[in-house]
Amino acid sequence: MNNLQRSAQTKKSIMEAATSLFAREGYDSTGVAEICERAGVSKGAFYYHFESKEAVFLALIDTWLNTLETTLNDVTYQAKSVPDGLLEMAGMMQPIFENNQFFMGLFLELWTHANRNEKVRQATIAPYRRFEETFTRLIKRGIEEGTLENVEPEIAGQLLLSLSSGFFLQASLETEQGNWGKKLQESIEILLNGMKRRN
Amino acid sequence: MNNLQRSAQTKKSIMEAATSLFAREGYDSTGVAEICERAGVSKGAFYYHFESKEAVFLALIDTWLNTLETTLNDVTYQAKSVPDGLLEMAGMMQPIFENNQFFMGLFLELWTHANRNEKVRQATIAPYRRFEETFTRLIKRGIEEGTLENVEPEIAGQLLLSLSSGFFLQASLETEQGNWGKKLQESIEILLNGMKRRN
DNA sequence: TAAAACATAACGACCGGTCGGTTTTTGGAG
DNA sequence: CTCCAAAAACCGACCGGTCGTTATGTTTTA
Repeated sequence: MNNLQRSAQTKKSIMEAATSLFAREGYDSTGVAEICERAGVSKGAFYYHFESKEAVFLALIDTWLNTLETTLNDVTYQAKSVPDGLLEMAGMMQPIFENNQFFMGLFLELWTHANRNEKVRQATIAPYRRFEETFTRLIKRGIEEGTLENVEPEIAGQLLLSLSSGFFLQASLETEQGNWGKKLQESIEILLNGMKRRN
Repeated sequence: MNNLQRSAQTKKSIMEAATSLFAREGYDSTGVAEICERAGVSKGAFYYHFESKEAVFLALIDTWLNTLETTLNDVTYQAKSVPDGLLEMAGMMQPIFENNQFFMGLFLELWTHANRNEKVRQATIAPYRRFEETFTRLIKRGIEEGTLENVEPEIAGQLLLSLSSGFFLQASLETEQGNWGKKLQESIEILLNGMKRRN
């Protein structure tokens, strides 16, 4: 292995180890030594590749949110109609809900530290705003194509984002594997049709 | 001051100090010494009243969730119609959203540790389920009184709970004071009316 | 041979919890 | 009301251990 491959491999090992440990134990409760042990590298290697423990966390946030964003964009762009797209999106979330031990824990860790650490907050807010914009754009598209009522796009976008986030939270608390993708789908169906009785 | 008052006062001081510190710095980053300093008591007093740092956290969870539950129940029982009740509830959340530096931080801390610590999980899940039931009952009532469509109460209840939780999350990230109570109201209006265009 | 990549041991700060001692309150006895 | 001993409440120095980071040395690649 040449230096480039070796470096990349080590870095990858560290990030993978950190991902699962942060997700399971939390950022504060996970020690650098623990990460190193699981990654099969030494502390020297760790601090050769990362400036600090925090730097690893920030790197993880970056890759994770980018993955999520790409997935989201793919789904919304490919959908024929907007209501269909929303329902598909809910289905797409299923795999994420399923590895909850992995992602849910990281998701929570992310939110918590975004509230205290300025760097984490910055790394979180930006993609989060883009999520919101994606939803808002989707709503606008739906109104234009005539499949959605004339709701306020900003409010509806925020509604969708909150609903998704709330489902993440709920799913993280449950121990048994509920079918969260389907539950989210059914919720979105209700949202599309409305709850209030018409006369 | 007699012993009863003295005890109560000290305990109160400790819990208040812990509340604001946990909310701002997080559970792990807040030291017992720090809590004691802010509360104006010594470590001896702290460990006289609480078995451990965790015990304080559990006590806080208990009082906080009870407050929230009482508020929620009051609103839903007093409402004339269910759609009105839902909108009022959203308005009632406004004061909670406003002291976000206090409550939002604690909310996040609660969720994070519920995911790792079994005791915290137990203390969280029970009231959380009751929230869900309250929402579900509300939906059933709405269907019975004829103000709501014939949606599945369990799904709709979960939807409302997720939406509320998601709003808490969002509000905790924002630095500027958005009017989250009103935003939640508008979201619920959309939810009541539905988003899909009828033909 | 130089530079990159990694290993190991040790440091220093911190933190939850303990423990022996001190102050304050209590509830009678005189 | 006064005194006093016991219990309750509180104090604060200290311990054992952990953890992030660093300094120094070693191996691997260029």
